[in-house]
Amino acid sequence: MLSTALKDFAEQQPYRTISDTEFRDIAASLYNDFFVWVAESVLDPVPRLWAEVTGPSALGQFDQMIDEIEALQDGPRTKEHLTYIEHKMRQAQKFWGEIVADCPVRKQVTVKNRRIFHLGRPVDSGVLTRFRAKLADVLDGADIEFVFPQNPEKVQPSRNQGKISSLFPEDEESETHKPPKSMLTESKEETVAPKTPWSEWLDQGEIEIVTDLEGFRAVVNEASKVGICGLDLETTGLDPLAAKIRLVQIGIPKYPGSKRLVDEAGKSPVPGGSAKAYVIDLFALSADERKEIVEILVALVGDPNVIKIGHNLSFDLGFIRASAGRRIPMRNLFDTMLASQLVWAGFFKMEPTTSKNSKYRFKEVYPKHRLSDCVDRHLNVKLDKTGQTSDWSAETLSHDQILYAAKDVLVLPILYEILFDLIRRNEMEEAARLEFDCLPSVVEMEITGMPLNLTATKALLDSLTRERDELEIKLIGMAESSGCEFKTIKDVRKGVPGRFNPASIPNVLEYFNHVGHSVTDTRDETLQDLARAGDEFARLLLGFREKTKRVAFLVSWLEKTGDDPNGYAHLRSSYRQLGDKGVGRFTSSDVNLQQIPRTKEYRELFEVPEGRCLVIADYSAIELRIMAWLSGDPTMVTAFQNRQDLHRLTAAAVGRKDIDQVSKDERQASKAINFGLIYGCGAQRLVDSAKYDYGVDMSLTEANRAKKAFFATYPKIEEWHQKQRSLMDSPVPHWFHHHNTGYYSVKLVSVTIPPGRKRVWPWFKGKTLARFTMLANSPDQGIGASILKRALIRVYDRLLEYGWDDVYLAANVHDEIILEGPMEKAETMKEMLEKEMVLAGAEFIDPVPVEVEGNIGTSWAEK
DNA sequence: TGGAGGTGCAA
DNA sequence: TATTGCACCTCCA
Repeated sequence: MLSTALKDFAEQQPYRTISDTEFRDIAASLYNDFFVWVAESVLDPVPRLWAEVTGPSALGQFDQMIDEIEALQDGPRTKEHLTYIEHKMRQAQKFWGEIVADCPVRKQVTVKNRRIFHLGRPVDSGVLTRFRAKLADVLDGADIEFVFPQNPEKVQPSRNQGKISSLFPEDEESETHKPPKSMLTESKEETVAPKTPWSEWLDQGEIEIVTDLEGFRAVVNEASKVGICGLDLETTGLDPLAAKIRLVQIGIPKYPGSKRLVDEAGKSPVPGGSAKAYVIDLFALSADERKEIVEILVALVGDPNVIKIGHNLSFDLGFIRASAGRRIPMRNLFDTMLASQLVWAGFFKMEPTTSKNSKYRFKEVYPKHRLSDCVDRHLNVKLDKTGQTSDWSAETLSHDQILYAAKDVLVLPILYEILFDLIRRNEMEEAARLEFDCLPSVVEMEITGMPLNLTATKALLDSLTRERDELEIKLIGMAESSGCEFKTIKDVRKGVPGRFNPASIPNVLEYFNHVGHSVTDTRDETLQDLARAGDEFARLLLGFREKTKRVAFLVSWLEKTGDDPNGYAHLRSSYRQLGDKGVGRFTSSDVNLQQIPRTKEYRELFEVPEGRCLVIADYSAIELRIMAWLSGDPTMVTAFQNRQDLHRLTAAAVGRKDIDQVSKDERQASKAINFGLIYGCGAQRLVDSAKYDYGVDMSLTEANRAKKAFFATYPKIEEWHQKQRSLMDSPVPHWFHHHNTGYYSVKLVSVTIPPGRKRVWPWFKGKTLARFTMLANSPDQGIGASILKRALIRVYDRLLEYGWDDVYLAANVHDEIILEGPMEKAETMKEMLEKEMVLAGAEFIDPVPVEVEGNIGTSWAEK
């Protein structure tokens, strides 16, 4: 099991001394294999629980062995030490083998809500009772049942003795279904997906091609009668403003008497249930008919009595809205992608990397949420992905294309049931509602984008490029005339071979070391220190870095918008409502509107043409207000209610002086303290942040004192921190689903973020991967996200209600919402935006007041 | 060509 | 033990 690297090495040259590199290579390989083994086998909780009952000391001994092995990495760089490490690893594996062998559980079966454990030998009843209690603790909500062997003597140890079905069944599945390597390389196609209950169910699903308007109306009528349908589009491209809708697919479930398609355990189809897919090809219709189809879809999307299930609905809704050419109501949506992201709640696995650096040996791997991933995970059905990328603008579509399109929509009602069950079991209904209701705003922001002055952007790009080039020449000159011989210059840049490259970190480090600065990194703060000490190269390099970065920004913006004769365009972005970590903040990408440099130079490029305006509103100190609400600290709550400046208040408390006596520096330092507390940071980090983010020098002693004073002033915050810290010791059940096991719950460290979003952390090497800082920060950031989402929903509703078709939701940046509209409406827009944002905040953190600052301007710089 | 590593932008 | 996330650049297999 362990790597053969060491053996090979020993046989080759037993007496050769080992270089550091060789040592690291061999050790890395050993450790990699070892920790993969740890991750795979030690994670299984059942033998652990058994050991806890029958011999906790053995378990402690084992954990200690693992710790020791980890520590051995820092030992001497000798062959003997490597041999010793490997010996220790074998010992630990053997030891674990004994623990596993001692555990009587031979098989685990899940039937509905029952977990049946097949035992390989008789077990003392007292021990069994305690074991049951342990299991019950972990497998919350399951009935635990033990099955004893008929003839204990004859019971053969199972082939996988000791390898009990994992709590995370998808791991096993992916192992068993992984084809041998040769299959992957030799036969690229023709790997026939295995027949499974759900794939057969799908194959029996009916598909009807609809060819006229009346037929399509009938389909939508049927959907309204049933009250639920799957909705999917195939389009000729990804951009709703440039591409066209080709196919519309609607999937309608046919329920058996039980009103369910999936059985209660979540494992198999209920007999008698089925679904029918209707497909209509818009290219086979006249322009007028297509318009009519779009209007029928608009009515369907806006019908509050019909649930529309879709995967990544913002895509389909974007096309429907763009085709309709106006803002439309969208009600009763269920997005299976968002649902999947919600129920996985930030869960991840640790997987080994190829990295030799011990710090990066494992990386976090998050579940994917494409339709094919979800269907594979929950239904054991392999969806062909070629359908998605096939040519949807061809004159006639192939039979297969239609079939794939239909399957996508047949699968939706099943996924809906399973994911909805998970949402219910995890009590996340409100959170799901919030996400689904937010879809219309997301669609609008993606279609609208931020106005950009192209002429000004090009001008700035020109001057920045010039400045960057000048700096680059100066830096190359300085480096090459320094007499330093660069060993790290390898590649060719801009067609000039072998020049010093100021963007290359190794090059820069070589230069600095040559001129006598012993630096090991080239981070901003390091360069600033050098620059302050009078190093011209460092000063210029800082400028070069900044210009390079910003040139890249501007280039990407101009590429994205293309040219426009008016000199203005809209820079559009993609939004994700939910990130991997389960906190709930929006992310923006392609281009990222949430990372525009906060300087006038760049923000004023986002300018509106004559007659239009931007209304920009942001929440003031929202995360601190949320912290006040979370902790209920009376001093802080009162301060906000009295509209006091919290940074000054903190500064006064820390400096033991009157609030009027607080100096500017002290207020800056307090900002570092107040923000630091939101993240639960330590004193050293406080010192660094005060220096680099707020330009204030603070000693470590001062930082410690400040922390103490802070918690003395706001005692409830310290209490709340303790409460969050204690979550580490009280894991709670979280429900998952997999086609193998159906629904199953795992006890995990978890936080709940109003209105019910969850974030959970997996176990690794017997410990939770949750950290105090994350437990302290997630609810704060998460509530901020919830407030913003509620605000977006409210604003969209008002825009619809008022019929303001010339006002658009343009963007959001975590605590900021931007509207674009006609200048005449500026004041009303601002009033509406501020009001809705305040009301959204109050929904979550009343009685802590929420303040919103709105600004009217012609560019983003005016705020 | 893609992952890893480093860096920096925003909230 | 300061959080979240995206993007660009270089280096290397």
